[in-house]
Amino acid sequence: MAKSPPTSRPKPASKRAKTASVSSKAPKAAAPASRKSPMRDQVMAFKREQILTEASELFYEHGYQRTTLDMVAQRLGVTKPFIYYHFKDKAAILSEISKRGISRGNEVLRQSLDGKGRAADRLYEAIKAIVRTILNSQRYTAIFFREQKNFDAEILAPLETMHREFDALLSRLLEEGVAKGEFRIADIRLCALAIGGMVNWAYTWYRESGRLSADDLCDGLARLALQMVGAPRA
Amino acid sequence: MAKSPPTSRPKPASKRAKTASVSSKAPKAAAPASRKSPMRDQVMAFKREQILTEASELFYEHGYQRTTLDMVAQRLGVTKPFIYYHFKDKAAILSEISKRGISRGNEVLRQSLDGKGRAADRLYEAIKAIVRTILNSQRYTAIFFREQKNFDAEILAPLETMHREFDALLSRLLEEGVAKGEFRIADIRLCALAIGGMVNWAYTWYRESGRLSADDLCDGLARLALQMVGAPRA
DNA sequence: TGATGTTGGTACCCGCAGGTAGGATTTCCA
DNA sequence: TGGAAATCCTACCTGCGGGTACCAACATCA
Repeated sequence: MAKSPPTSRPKPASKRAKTASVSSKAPKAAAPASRKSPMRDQVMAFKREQILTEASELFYEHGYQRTTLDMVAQRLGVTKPFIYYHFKDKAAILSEISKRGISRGNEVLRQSLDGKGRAADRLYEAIKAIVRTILNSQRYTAIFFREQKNFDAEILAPLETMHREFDALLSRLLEEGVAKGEFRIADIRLCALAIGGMVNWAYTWYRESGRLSADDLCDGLARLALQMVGAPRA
Repeated sequence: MAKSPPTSRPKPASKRAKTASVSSKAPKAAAPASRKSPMRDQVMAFKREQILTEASELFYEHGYQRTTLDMVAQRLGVTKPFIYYHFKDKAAILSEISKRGISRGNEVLRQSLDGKGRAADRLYEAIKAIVRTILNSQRYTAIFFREQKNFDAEILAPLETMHREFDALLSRLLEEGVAKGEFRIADIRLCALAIGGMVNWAYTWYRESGRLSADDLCDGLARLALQMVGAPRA
């Protein structure tokens, strides 16, 4: 894998009889579940991971539609059927990538909800953590938001649910802060959207080589969020 | 135009001799400048406008790549060459649409900079106006941000410049407020990005039929911006 | 009342990228 | 150690959609 010298496979050089025939559906494509050695699975998983990594880089760089699977294959030093062996089709790759773009933030947020202590502190920590994951998985986040219109219905639905959940969770945390008298918010739902925007937007402008360190950004945005809810941090 | 009954054009039904030949470059495509009647120009402009409107609707709905020019043509009740008569190619349409998505906000912001009075008031008015334009031209805004990766270099550059300008202008206004002692901001550039995110993000969630009216949204977001800069509005 | 320029429809071309057939190797187990 | 199953490459196929050649109709002015 990956840039290995020309994998010495004796080329058949057959000229193909162009007859078509109904053939069995191969190894079901997309994770044959397997029952065999655990090693097998790990290798499989690893390869899938490699594909996703390269694909996300290319999708991020050139956009989904402009990225061809041949490009992905070339980066990996393999060919298209390799990819099709591991994924049903191009959309499945996009789906997988996008799922990662959104799911992590929710986890972080859920933990903050469960936590104890002042709502302000939890909000601060939550935002910091969320920004952190956005910066870390910037490519996945960007793809998730940019390529919305390239999802087909069945994969779009769950992703949208997760996204809505994010706003809902954030709203709940804000609500708690208001109830406890820590926050002063005119419209909670709107405030949640505003915070979400401020935070998510980072995927558009963050650069590793930027003026501020990731730590500073996390802290800075978290403080701004606190200002927005009327609970500025010392 | 537009859903007219089958435009009765006698069909030639010729079977075409498939010979190719070098022909002159037609009416230069994309606004033949014209010198004739002023009426002519207005009609031309109107048609271009119609194309842009339908295209933006479809781009917004299905994404740029998934929208075919045949779809646009069909919506207008015309055919593809009609479009190609008015635009050089598909990218030119996207370019035009995107330009509108970003340029208006800058104008508004520039006016606020020039204005007199407290920085806080001007920021409030500026944000309100910007949100207003974002809501009004939601489709254009969405396309501008989503389709970044579908611009080719020469059109991307000016658009990026305009976008950067937005942040710069906003920063300047914030800076002024800090200088006057009205705002308390830890990091001006970051704060500008945060406000920009909060505001621009509206293109992702705004719905005309939503809970809040456009007016309320403009006011609400503007107030949140003031909270962020430490100058809450009574 | 033609000649000349505009306008856009018909019918087509063609390249690219998603996807597949089928077989050549290798791997895994009995 | 033989044979089934897994893996992935070579060589295709195919359709869709951007773009074009050509011409019919209309407008305009002389």
